[in-house]
Amino acid sequence: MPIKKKIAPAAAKKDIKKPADSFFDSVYEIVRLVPKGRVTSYGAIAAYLGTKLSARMVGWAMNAAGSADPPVPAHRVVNRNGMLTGKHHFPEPDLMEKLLKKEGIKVKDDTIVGFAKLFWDPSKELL
DNA sequence: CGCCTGACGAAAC
DNA sequence: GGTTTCGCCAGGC
Repeated sequence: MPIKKKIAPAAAKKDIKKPADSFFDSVYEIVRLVPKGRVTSYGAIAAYLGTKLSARMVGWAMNAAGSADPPVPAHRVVNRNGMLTGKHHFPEPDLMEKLLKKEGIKVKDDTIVGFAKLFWDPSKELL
């Protein structure tokens, strides 16, 4: 490995839209594949992508999800505890549980009720 | 080019 | 058993 890869070319881009070719896009796809009324965890997505060692990166990707097109249902992604940790990042803190409740998911105290039941594992269900 | 941050997770104390 | 800290990787400034 010749030292670092230096600055990225960033020239041969693809089309316009979707400037992120990184695993960010992969994360978006996974989240979009989550069935309605189901939820998944950052760790599950991370494990599917191979970055299980850093579930943080998944949450990071979601940060850009707000700019992703089509919009990613980030409200279906919660932490391993089933807690809506990312609700504070939504345009409206109540929007997240609001959407979840609308899909039939019960949210109590910022935590998904029956999370274990509603848990959707990409590497398992998406097999 | 380098340091800091960050929507988690698991180990340590 | 609860709380705290470290570790992970990648992006932003």
